[in-house]
Amino acid sequence: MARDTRERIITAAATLFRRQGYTGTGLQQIATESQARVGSIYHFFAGGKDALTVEVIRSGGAAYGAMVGALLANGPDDPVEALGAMFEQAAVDLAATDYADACPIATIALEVASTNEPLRIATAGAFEGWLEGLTTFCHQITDDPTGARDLAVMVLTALEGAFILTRAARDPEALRAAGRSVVQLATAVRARSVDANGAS
Amino acid sequence: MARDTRERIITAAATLFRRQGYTGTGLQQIATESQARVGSIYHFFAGGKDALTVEVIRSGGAAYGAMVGALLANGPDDPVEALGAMFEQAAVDLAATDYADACPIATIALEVASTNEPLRIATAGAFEGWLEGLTTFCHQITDDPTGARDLAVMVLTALEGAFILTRAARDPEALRAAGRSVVQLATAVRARSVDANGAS
DNA sequence: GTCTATATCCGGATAGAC
DNA sequence: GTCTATCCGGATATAGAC
Repeated sequence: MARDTRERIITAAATLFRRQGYTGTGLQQIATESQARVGSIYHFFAGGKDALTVEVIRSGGAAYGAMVGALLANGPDDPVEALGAMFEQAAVDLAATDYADACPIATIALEVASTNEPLRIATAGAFEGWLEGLTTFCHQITDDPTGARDLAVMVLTALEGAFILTRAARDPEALRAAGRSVVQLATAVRARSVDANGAS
Repeated sequence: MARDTRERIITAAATLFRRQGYTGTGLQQIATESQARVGSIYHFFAGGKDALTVEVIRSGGAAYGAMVGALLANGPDDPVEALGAMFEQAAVDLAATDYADACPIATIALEVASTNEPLRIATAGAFEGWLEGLTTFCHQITDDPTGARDLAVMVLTALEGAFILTRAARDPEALRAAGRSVVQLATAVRARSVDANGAS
């Protein structure tokens, strides 16, 4: 049960942070939602709310990165189409969760960027991990290392930005439009790469 | 002085919300920062914190939209280059403000999207206003109405997403990379449009 | 319009019994 | 490991003197 309680606390905190943000969520609420006591949170996370939040960012970041990686790996064979499918899946998922479950750390990242250095560093680490995974994937589209990284940055920034607009408007159209543009850009990047290497 | 106090309250609230978020900022702090009393906030905003926040979103959204519009209008004559210059300017500005002053309403938008319907609607209105302005601008790049709107969505989502990554990493590289990709995409969109209308 | 005082509640954090 | 009780500060909001 010990391990379970710790996991339940992390899961509850992750869900609440995603929907209400970091400052908007109290330890009391996390305890209630995870069927634990506030004392238990301090038992497992001696550093208090910040220590718990670092763990939420770390584990949530890893889980989300793995989920996106699996989605791209199991999607269409054509990597450009796989990117488009990912945006479509995000649009479907977000609408299905009443526009609540978008990026697990974006809200926290903006809240703490200028106010809490340890948490800011944790969010930066999660984003960098995702970028590395996406960059590897984008190497299937272009051989140019800088081009692959730039494309990966564009995929992630477009996704994060579209999450904001989609949640605000409660309309997945921004996510779909961003997906269309990413596909168009990736197509252009690939054409350029093929061109540079000589057409096949 | 009456009018001044109200303005000072809105300005202070906007600055604090941008750096600490909505739930992370208290009325006491807003009062201190604006050299007013908490009672004065309730005098001017009978609806309390939410009424003040709606006004912050409304006026801040209009001001930011006007600023971006002026930046694009006074930038390079080539509209595609103007978009690239806008991202570069954003990178410079963000670094100059210690990575604090990015989008005035993005943090609020994510915090309230699932928890406060009146504020969520206010943020959606601000984003939609910006999108309309950007779409008009993008008509200089493509005649296709859907294409112009899609490009506008991409510009805004890439900008918002890059703000998140840039603030988290305290490194403007994400904004620069997003700018490069937006320029590349806009170039491809324009080529397509020219192609459809017959090359000049 | 401005300012003080205060009501009520919730925040994070801690001590110690069990 | 779990649970209760509690400290202390800060949150939003209100009442009323000036």
